[in-house]
Amino acid sequence: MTTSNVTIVEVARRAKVHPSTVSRALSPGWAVYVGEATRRRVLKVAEELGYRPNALAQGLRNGRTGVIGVVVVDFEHPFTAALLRGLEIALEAVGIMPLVTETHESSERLERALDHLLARRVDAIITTAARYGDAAIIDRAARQVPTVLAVRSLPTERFPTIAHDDLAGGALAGRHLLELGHRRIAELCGPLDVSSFVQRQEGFRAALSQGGVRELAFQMSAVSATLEEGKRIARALIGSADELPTAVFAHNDLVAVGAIDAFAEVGARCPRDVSIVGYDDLTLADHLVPPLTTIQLPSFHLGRLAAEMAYSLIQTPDTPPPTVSLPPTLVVRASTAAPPRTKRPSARPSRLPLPA
Amino acid sequence: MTTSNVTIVEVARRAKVHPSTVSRALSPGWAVYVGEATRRRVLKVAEELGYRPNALAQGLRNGRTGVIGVVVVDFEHPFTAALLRGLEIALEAVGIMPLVTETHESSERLERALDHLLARRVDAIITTAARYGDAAIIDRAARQVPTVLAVRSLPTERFPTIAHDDLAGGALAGRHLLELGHRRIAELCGPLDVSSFVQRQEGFRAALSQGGVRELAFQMSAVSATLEEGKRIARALIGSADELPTAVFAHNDLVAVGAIDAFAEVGARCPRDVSIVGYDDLTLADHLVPPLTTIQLPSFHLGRLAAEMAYSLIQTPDTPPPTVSLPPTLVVRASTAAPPRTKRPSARPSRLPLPA
DNA sequence: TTGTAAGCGTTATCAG
DNA sequence: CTGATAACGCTTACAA
Repeated sequence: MTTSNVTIVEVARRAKVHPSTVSRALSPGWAVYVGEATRRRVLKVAEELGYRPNALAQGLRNGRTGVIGVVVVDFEHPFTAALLRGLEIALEAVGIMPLVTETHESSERLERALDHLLARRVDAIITTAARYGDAAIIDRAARQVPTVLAVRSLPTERFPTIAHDDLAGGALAGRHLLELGHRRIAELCGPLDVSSFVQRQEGFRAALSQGGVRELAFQMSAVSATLEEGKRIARALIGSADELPTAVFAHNDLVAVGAIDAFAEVGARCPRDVSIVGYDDLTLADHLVPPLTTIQLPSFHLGRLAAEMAYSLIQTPDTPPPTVSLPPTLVVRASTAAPPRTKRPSARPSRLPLPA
Repeated sequence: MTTSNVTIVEVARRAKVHPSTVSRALSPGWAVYVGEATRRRVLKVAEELGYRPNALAQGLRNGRTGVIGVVVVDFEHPFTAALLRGLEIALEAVGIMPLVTETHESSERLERALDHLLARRVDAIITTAARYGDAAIIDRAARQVPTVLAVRSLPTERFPTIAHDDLAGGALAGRHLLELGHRRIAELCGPLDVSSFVQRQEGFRAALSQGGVRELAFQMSAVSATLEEGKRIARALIGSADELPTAVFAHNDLVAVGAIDAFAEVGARCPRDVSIVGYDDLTLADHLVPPLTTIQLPSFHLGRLAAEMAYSLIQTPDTPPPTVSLPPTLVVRASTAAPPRTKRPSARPSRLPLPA
């Protein structure tokens, strides 16, 4: 039960050598300086005793822990799992372990998370949780260890950054809707103190105005990426418009699904009356009613690259901060279609009999 | 950039006291033994210098790291996120940080994960990744630190365990199908070297036989919880049966959805021709076509309890291993219905015109 | 090729 | 109330 800690001293005693010899015998780089016979003896004893080096002591002594701190918003976020898998695979290859924490979008938690990671002397930090207000907090961490911004960037270029190209993603959504013939278009944004959403909006608007269209004025943005929140703000949109939009770009899939529900409540069916584009390409997005048109992100790849970036910064700390941006893909499914030919439904359309 | 590590010695120098005094001043329990004036001075200097205790050194010295190792199968698993959230909340309350790793169902990875965690001298381990073949590996860890089995148990009662009551879950599924009137019933199992699936099967079969029904013989089980795998084994089931079942219990939601697809391929629609029960109650399970009848699990709660169990084992290591089991809930939606009244469809039904 | 010794940053114990 | 000391487990100049 309670730790029966075999230390290097114990191994040394049993192998009748000095602890430093054990250390050398066990350390790949130095093993060559140890006599063949003693090395084998040490290895055997270590094996028998089930010796495992104490990573705390090693870290303390070496100034390197072999751990990279990773801060994510939420394990449930659509791309978190893929991103972490990419990270893991890349880090495992170089013998580094990720230490992952969540912020749930709270800056206070972010601060605590960074404190914890720094206290544990991680060799680098990768954060996907940056909001604009967090620059100072993150800067404090970056002063201590190499810190990579993944997924969410900050206005400054001080930090090494690797993100999805959300400008391009927003543009894909915008052009798709224009090409289908939509002109009354609205947007359901995520929090606008997060780079991802700012850029989705910017890219989307740019695409629309290239087509000579300006999106419906609507200020509210979704505070969380949930179905309920999507319903809530979509209802607000519906209530605020004189005339319903024929197309909506939602900044993530769950909000998109919530919006589909909200429109259904007032008798506007997707895609017949309203087209909806999501973002993230959730698992099963193709099995929803209707199958969701959405933007797919290379999150696994992003995770790998973020890990590689962090690792190379550990090796070479004083490098100008690189900025990488990964292109998304439009996945067209059945939640988007041409706008209704007939007179568009008014804000309060005649009550249609809806299926339960 | 590179760490400007302020140590306790530096703080001591600036506050003109001995390091041990700084240590006392900063440690809640011992601060009372420090003069009011010096204590304030130390705190001020520490604050100014941005001193953060080195958790490695503390861990080395104290023999406690304030870290609990958590091993999960996959961040993408339906209940992993909820479970981790529960864990986090409970651990945060007692100042402990979870260190989470994935196994992806590989025993080799499990072994490596446990090695890593032990090397980092975690105060306890919680694993949700146990397969029957892993007993020895896990036992090795349990010899070093308190180790809790969560979600997946092992045949032995040596380990403290907290799991969903999958026996009950399987029974809920079975009774539901019987009550709808089904008699030709099949099961799509998960890997049968995992307690969860063994128990789902056992509970399900027990319920059926109480109703005088024996499930269709079918050996194959899904190696992973994915839609593709669900399709694959459902196709095998369909191909192997003389007559199609009117109801299927899938051991998880993704396999259930895959099965729905596979049945659709041969013209058997869900729930008209075949009823399907899933397991896990995925996010958006209610928005699929058709909305999925499934078993819901209290994973958040399980996470909390697992954390509490681990914590109490840290405090009181030599306690008889407790076993806790949490009841699931049946969520009835539209993927289950009464069996078709008319002649059941044969293995190769007349080709129905399917919608694209 | 192996041993010696110092130190990474903390804190428990013992003196004063 | 505060200071000195030793030790947690490991690595690495340096010496032999």
